[in-house]
Amino acid sequence: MTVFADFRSVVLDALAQLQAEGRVPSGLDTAAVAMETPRDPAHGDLATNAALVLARPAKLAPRALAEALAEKLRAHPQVRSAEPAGPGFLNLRVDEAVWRAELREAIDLGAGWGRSEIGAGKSVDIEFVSANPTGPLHVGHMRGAVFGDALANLLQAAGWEVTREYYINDAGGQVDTLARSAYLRYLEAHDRSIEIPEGLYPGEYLRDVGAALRAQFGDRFVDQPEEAWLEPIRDFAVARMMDEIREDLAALNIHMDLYSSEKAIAQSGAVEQAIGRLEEMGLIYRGVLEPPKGKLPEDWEPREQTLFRSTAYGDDVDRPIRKSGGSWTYFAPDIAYHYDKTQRGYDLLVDVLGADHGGYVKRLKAAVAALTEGRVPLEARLCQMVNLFKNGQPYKMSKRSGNFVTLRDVIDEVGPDVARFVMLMRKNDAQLDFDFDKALEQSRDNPVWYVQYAHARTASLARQAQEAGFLLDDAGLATADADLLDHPSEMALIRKIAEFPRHVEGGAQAQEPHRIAFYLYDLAGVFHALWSRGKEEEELRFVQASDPEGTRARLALVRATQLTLANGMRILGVTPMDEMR
RNA sequence: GCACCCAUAGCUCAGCUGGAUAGAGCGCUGCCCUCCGAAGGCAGAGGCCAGGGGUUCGAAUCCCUUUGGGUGCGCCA
Repeated sequence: MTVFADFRSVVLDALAQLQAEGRVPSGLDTAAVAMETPRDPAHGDLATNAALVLARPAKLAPRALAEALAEKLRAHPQVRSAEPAGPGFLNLRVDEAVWRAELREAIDLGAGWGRSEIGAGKSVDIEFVSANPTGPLHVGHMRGAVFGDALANLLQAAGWEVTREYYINDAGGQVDTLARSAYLRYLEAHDRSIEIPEGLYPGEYLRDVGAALRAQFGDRFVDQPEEAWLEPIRDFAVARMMDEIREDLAALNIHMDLYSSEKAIAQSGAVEQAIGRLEEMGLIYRGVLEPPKGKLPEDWEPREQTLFRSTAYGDDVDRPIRKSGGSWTYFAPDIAYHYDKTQRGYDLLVDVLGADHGGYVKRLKAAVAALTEGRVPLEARLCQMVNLFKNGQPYKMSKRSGNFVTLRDVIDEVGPDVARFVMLMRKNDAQLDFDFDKALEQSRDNPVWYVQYAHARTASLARQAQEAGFLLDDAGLATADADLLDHPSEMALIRKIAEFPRHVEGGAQAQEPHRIAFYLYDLAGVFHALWSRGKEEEELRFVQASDPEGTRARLALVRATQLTLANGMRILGVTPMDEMR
């Protein structure tokens, strides 16, 4: 329970009293009643819109309802003042002890501080990265990887049961292309001179694969027809690429719970089964699509094909599921794969996709809606492009060129923590500029650094206090007399800490991990401000030998700050540091 | 032509799912270290929330529309 939730229910109790007295009609929907922090602290600690949202259904004037509520609220022992304001807001000032109690709460809960149960144990499957196993991960993948993992952490912190899943596209034409490209490198490893034709992957990273192929197969496939080597080489190369991808993810501290294989799904007959179901529903038919308006592809001609009637579920056009040769398009196994996910009993499916797959979302949702009759919600979270900058110059990437900036390049340069934090300082649906120079800068302009620095300062204070002879176990700190913390700067920090659980809930509900990053930046700012004040105002210095009781209280505040920073960073997947180096 | 995303201070971006006088950092202006907590802190200036309509007690936020950018658009995955 947060302070906000507590006082929201206090307001609802007051409402119930008014209803019992017949002053307010009963049966009002209170879902829209919110308790929030007023933007202007002069307005109080808490503000509710209760009177504004209830006035109309209650057929009362907002101000009058607010006044009636205020009258009841004033009787509450922890409410110091309750004043209607503006169009019908109700501003509350509560006993400062209410806020200070949150410090003890934080220290008692430790790593569990900030956790919420709004997820109520519901299960969610988050599919992310799912890059083709044809090469190392690049920066675009990195954003999806970081976002997906942080979202998973966030939902976990909010009480969801989370599965992290990676879908391996190990069945389509691209892995054949990979095999052919790897075969050339295999020949190269046998000292043949090779030329990489247009359409194959030129990347240097395949040299290692060629050497490994030689070590594995000797010269068995040299001068052999494609039928002889395509499959074994493909399987080998895909496995190699997936190992590399797993390593890339591990370097970012990401560990999937589940890797699902397109090939395995295709071989299990699940595709026929899923499409068969759609067929029974009358959603599969032979037909000719309208050409797109505007500029036509040069070789456009009307063509009859096998289509899924996705327009019946909100898509813009029906989608082909078979190629003219009779084999499935990419979409068909993907339908089967998503059908499989819906049958595993999750309460929610989330797909984290790159913006270039935006056009794919409607048909996926259509397929899932059709197959489950709308029972399993699928949400797509799109991550927009990442633009890299270095020395003020844009840094371009393009996967097939064989000359692209890999995830590993970035991590080698800035480390996983910085990379993750920067990726999470922007909401997922806005484009992101990643500036190497700024990421490594040591100033307030670099949020990563600023937040880490705040955490390091809390650790440094702990060390200092210990040297001065203070005991720092959490059990002891939790009993410190928090009432000694009465300076406005201290109260500001306490209030900021108390907000943390609220941001976890809000962020989880909106599926927006970046909110945690911004909250931490804010929290760090309030903490740094207090620290600096200690320079001018002696009584604000955390460790004061002449004031052991006050020092204990301040150390409790520092500890709560540290826990909040650390727990928040853990949601983002960033390691809290005890020292800056 | 259509779909999805974006547009907020000079710059980079938040804005708690519709609330009060729209916030932060950088940059700019002015303060704060002869010694202990200045890789920082305090204060100030800076806005027609891209334009126009609508919804309502109330809009940066929701709907329509125009403009400008990004991503896609029948057998690539």
